[in-house]
Amino acid sequence: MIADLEITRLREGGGKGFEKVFAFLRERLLAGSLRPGDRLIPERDLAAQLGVSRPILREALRALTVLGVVEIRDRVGTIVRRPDPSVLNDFFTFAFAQQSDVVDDVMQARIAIECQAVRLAAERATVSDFEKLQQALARIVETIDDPDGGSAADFDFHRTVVNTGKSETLIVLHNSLSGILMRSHRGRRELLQVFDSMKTYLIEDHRRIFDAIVGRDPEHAEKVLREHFAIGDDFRRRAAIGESEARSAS
Amino acid sequence: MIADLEITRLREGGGKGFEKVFAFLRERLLAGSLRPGDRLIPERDLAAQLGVSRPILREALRALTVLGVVEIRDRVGTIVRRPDPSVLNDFFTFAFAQQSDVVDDVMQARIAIECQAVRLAAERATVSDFEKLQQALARIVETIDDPDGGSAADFDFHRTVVNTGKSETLIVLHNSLSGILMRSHRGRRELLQVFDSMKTYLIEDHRRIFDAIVGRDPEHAEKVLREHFAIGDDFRRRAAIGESEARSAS
DNA sequence: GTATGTATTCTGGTATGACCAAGGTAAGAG
DNA sequence: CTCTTACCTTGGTCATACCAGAATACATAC
Repeated sequence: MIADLEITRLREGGGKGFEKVFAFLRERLLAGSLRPGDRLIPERDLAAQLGVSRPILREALRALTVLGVVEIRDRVGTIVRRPDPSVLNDFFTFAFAQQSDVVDDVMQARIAIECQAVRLAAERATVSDFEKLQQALARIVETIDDPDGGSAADFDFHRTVVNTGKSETLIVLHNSLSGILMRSHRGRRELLQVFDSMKTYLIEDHRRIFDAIVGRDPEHAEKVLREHFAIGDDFRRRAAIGESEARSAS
Repeated sequence: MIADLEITRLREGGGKGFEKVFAFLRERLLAGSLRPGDRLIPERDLAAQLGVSRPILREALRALTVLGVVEIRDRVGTIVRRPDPSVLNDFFTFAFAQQSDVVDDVMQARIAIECQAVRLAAERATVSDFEKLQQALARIVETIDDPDGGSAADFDFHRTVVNTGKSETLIVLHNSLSGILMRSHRGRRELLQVFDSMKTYLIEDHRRIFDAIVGRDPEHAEKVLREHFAIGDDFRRRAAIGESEARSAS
């Protein structure tokens, strides 16, 4: 599986050092002459063929690594991978790290993704999916009094719904966005204690989403999910108000 | 503006070499102790403080560069940048270079983004936005007989709609996804000639979307947009059938 | 002939030290 | 005080060397 890169004169005009190497590999990757599963020739040889030193080559390989295009396996070699969506996670994390006020904005994207996914889920779900969803639903009920586990179960249910939609792109995006939301707003569920009515809302809403999917009703599924988000937002709003009132009263 | 990284003992447990450095910088970036505009200390010093060699440090720096987090300026220094969404474009390009059959799947994500954005657009649009939308709509009408310009105008209208939603996240995602769709499926509009009825469909649909936004009706806006996508999909399907029939007849 | 254990080779991971070119800056000339 | 210039800084790159573990070949034992 050694991919011998048939270096064809490697035009000198293409930038210096790193840029040259990176552009070369990038082109090979995009053109398809390097395919997932291929193993590159050893760093030393490749560096020699490309006319650069090993550190420079490694910079380029490392750059491709963070893009998820290749994988450098210690004492094995560099192999081409199918781009791993998890790098999106990295990027989004960086991109939205600075401004924490964008959480609400990211939430808009999550709503977008889930609402589309739930439609697809209602159309594409298999019996196996139904079971998974039911299990996820059961976990929500079980952990309703456990803030930590409850949050996980909630997240898991939504993730299962998106998976049921069977759209790779939606799944990838949802994972990335969820990561951001969990990191920057972890414990948003902790205000569960405040409103006891929230418990029934949580259970009932998710059950209605499940029912809509089982009922093969995309339209209704999205409607319920959207309401679910809206109500959750409302709860958070009221909690925030209550919190600030509590603070000002103390 | 020099960011002196007050290395605090840098716990040794965090992986070896590159991983350690990358994790360290990542943490600083995410925590906010390194902010956009800051300039890192020179590579030599930083490498020394981190206890790694310069090549290794440069690997980490280069990795952050491809993520758009920092910028290495020749003979000036390494400065922290606000992550550039264009990195997403790069990634998606890699990710979907191999399998071109994922276009339909990416389309699902685009629909998701736009349907959410059009809701927000209906709520948040300003008079200025109305004008921009109207101009975009006018361009669609003007270029209805021009395949090239028409495609651009179509895309531009949708982009304007998403912008009107004023969600940074949705805008970024939409841009990236649009890039993929344009690259891998450019000229999907070329089948315009086939169905003359498509012209009226194009104009009328976009006008209805515009009206719904102006009418501040998120629900209806999404409904119309969704139908717009569905009909477009149907057109493409029929065109594909007609094309294959034409081929088999020849 | 097969299986097992060992030695050699290959490969990535890292460190050192050095050289170059050009941006920045401060000392020196006017 | 202004302007020029030499120096120092800083990224960009290279060459070499050593390490540790995976991969492989080989020799030995059964």
